[in-house]
Amino acid sequence: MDVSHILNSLNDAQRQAVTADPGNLLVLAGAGSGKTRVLVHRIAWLIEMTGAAPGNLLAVTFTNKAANEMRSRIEELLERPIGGMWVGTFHGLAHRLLRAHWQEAGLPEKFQILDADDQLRLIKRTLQALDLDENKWPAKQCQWYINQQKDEGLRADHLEHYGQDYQRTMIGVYKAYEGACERGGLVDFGELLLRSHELWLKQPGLLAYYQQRFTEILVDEFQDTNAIQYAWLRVLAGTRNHVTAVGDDDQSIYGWRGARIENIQQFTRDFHPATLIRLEQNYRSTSTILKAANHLIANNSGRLGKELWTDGMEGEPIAVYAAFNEQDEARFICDQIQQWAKRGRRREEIVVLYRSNAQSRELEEALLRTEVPYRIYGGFRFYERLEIRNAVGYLRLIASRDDDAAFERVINTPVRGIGNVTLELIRNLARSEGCSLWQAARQAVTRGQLPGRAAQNVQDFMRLIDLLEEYAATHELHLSADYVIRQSGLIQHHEKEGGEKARSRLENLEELVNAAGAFVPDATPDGEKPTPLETLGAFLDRAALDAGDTQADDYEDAVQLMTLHSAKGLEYPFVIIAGLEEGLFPHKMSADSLSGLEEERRLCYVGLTRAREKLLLCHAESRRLHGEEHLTRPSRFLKEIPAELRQEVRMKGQVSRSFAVGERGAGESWGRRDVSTRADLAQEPQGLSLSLGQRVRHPTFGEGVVLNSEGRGSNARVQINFDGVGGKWLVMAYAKLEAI
DNA sequence: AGTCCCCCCATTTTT
DNA sequence: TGGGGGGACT
Repeated sequence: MDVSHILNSLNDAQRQAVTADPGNLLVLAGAGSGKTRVLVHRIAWLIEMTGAAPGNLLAVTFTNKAANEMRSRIEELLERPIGGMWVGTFHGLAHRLLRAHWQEAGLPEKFQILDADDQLRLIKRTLQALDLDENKWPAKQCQWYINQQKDEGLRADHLEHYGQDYQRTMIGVYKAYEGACERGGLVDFGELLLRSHELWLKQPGLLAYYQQRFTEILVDEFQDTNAIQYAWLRVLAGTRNHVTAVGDDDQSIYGWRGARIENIQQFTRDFHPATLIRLEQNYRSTSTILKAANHLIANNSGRLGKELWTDGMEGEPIAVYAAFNEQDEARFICDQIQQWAKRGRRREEIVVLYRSNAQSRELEEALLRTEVPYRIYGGFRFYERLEIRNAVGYLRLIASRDDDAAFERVINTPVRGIGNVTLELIRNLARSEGCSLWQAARQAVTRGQLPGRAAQNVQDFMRLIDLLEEYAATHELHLSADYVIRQSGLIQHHEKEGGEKARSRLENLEELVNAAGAFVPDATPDGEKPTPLETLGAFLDRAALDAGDTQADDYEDAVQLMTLHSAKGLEYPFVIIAGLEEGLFPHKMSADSLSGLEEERRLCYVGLTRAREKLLLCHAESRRLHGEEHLTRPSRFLKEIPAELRQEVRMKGQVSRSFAVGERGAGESWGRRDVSTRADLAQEPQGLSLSLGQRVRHPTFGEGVVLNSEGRGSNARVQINFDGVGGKWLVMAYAKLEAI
């Protein structure tokens, strides 16, 4: 067979990895070395050359995005669909198993997935039921504890408290929470993995079936696997199946959420015998950037070892800017962005990375002031938004009346006169009867345990849900979604709220209808077309397992802002890293352990290796944190980059009328930033005084009316509702406003 | 039921 | 410094 299309375009190391004989294989893939490509081509090779059927292959990733991308790239390469192959996230695959074998797994047929928010609410209720003081035992902490145990594969029964109060309580909460999940048929994220692992251990026949089926298992981002995922893989692989693990120990940045770097470090021992192949040729960055990254990461211990190289260009030195404070840093970054754009490059090519989300505000304000378009990644994802969660709550209640989390969420949203007193009565009834809130509510109504008014309201609510279900059972999903957001009153609720926020909420609700319209459920095993209610169930599962990428819209050429963590896997021509200071990056919370520090260093390595052409590293000499000024020292990571690769920079066009200040060595050629430039920032705005309701003109946004204002002096901001553009907050000092 | 105020907290995030 | 949550008040 002609496989040149699979092998052409690969370098030697990549080809070796792709064509390695079936067996355990560890591909240590450096940043920008063509990792996904190797994985995709390896799969194509296995199918075309070793006689493996797509159905014998299982590919696992961590995010839905990666899974989708992998599937489509394989199909593109093979030029045919690979329906029989399982490609998905750990959680997605585990979920698939549990849906298929719910009985063997000891679950109700219609078990529901509990997302993080639902989980927290359930834990809160559990704490109340146990009569524990939430101040002493914060729900968040309990959630953290429970998830951590599940990630380690441990159930409450496996845990010992050794007489320790903390342990004893946590185990108690864990146990009670397990009970609540059991009663409600609820499965949280950790439970998906844990239970499907247990399923295999308890059902040897089932395990044998899957072991026979999946002879080739491929895992992406192996350095991110946690204990239960690793155990799951080992059980499935057994002694005969082959595991191809792709990853990079130097990019392991999720230790804090249970990922075990040891898993990749010990792969060749645990999956013995195994071949190890390193991909070290980098196709992304300049050699200067790679040298810097190599030097930095060399400070870590216990690495599998790897050195990136390129036959590309040397590129520019790495720019380092010592800012006066965080405002100066932000301003300098804006300036650099504008200069990049002035040279005819796109702002989209730039990313600004920071260690913690809080840093984004200062940057945002500066970008707003200088009118540089930007987009912030992270923050709320689609299915986490309040209005979406409410709408989904109705859908969930339609699908399953016993879904208490959904019941609690929507019974009085929008308000329908069912207050806390009524709800508490229903909760108590549910607790004492051991039934769901829905059932308790029905009982309360029929037995007349509620005052007339409340009884009527509850009854109306229940009738509404029944009505919605009737509709949903006979209509396509997107029609039902539309029906639900209208009949439930959610649309009206936000409409009368008014304002910019409400408008975006309404848009999101419309977007949910679109998402429902675009949703295509997996084919049922028997190949029949799913009923509308089955489709709804599948849609809800996806809503829980997939955050839903909200990106997409907004085509403006904008700079990207995100944390270093969320930058993993991405690349940009120009990367700016802000806040390289001791205590911030490396973060002080990670500074007291070697493993923590090394993970911070890997995070920095990830940041550096995102850059293709140009890298700018910033630190401020003083930074305001929690309202207090702190003098800071440059991050050790800066010093770990060889001096000959770095170049200190300052504001363009600025004469170095430097004033000498301690610390800085006299031999250094760059001067301190000019005082007068700094003073410019504080300049008072020109005296345009606006009154509320006044009409104004803006060079970009056109005409609008002043709605609101806040602050004074150089900080004064006004909110203006621009005709056709909508509400915007502008800084008076910078927005070139004109009264009409 | 909604609003206000005070207190507490403050890394990183996917499923 | 600022945001969120909880409690108290209207």
